Amino acid sequence: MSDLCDFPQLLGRQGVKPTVLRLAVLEVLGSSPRALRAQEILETIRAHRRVNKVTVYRILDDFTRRGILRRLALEDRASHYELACEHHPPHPHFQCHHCGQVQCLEPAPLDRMWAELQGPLGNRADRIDIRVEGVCHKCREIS
Amino acid sequence: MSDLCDFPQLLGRQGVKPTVLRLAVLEVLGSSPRALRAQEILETIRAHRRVNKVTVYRILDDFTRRGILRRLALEDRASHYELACEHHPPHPHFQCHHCGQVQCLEPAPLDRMWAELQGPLGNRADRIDIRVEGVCHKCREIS
DNA sequence: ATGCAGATTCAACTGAGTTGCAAGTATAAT
DNA sequence: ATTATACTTGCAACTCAGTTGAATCTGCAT
Ligand SMILES: [Mn+2]
Ligand SMILES: [Mn+2]
Ligand SMILES: [Zn+2]
Ligand SMILES: [Zn+2]
Repeated sequence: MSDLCDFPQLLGRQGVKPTVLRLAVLEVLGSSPRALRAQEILETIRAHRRVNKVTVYRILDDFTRRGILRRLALEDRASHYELACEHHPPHPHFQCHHCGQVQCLEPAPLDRMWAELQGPLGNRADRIDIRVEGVCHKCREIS
Repeated sequence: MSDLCDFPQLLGRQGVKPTVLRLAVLEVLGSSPRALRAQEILETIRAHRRVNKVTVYRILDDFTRRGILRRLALEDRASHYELACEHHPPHPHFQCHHCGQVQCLEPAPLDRMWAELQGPLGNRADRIDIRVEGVCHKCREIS
């Protein structure tokens, strides 16, 4: 969703070389309004250049471990990825179980919910993922 | 988590024959304190009888579509399953990213959160999934 | 030019789940 | 009891989304 970030600089701060493919992954995600599957990222890059899928998987994995990307576990078997920079704070997602579309929801309520969940345990919470499942407005019109 | 349900009756209400394997799946899940992977269910049943994995996957799939079970999409690639009967209302889950353990959290805050998420859309929400990721108390002690 | 580390590729593999069809089993007619 | 029918289970082969290890390539420093 909108590339406001300076990707070469972002990689520089992480001590990672801004290679063509690493930048390509970030640019594809930066210009997408929604989270993407590895497969979609691969195909988008391949419209312009030659890439091996292993390279893309390794970049996605590395970036996720570094916190540059977030990996979303949705109902599909394939993970979805999105930028995790300051312009895209963590937020809930909506997935239509009719067309499969994934939408990003507003980040607002997350902090409040975090507090409500701390529960009875000695566990340490690092991250909270909220996924709403239902039927999107487009699919509602059709049926 | 505790088998308070009459499984044969439960299946009867759904118009499904209470076969040995279908009951076995429900009993394994009914006596587990946590959500289980298909693989774990399969192995537990195999301690007592002969089963093909396809049968277990088909039963899990059928039960999930009927609303007898809930399928949880966690960080792992494998789905987890839990009973969805009246004794186990929907609730958030905690997953330790050190040992992978999945814990069920208290169901209380769900309704409140549901309201807060309705957002700017014409979407219809059918279900909300909350997953907290962190380090469980056991893994915290160790490290 | 040469050497080296990191980046990319290739082929082969894994693990979770799916598919189509054959075989088994229960129930219902005859 | 015998057959017909539907439903359930099993088997083999397949798909899909990654993962692994080793080989090559590339940019950069000496
Ligand atoms: Mn998002
Ligand atoms: Mn649970
Ligand atoms: Zn839709
Ligand atoms: Zn743990």
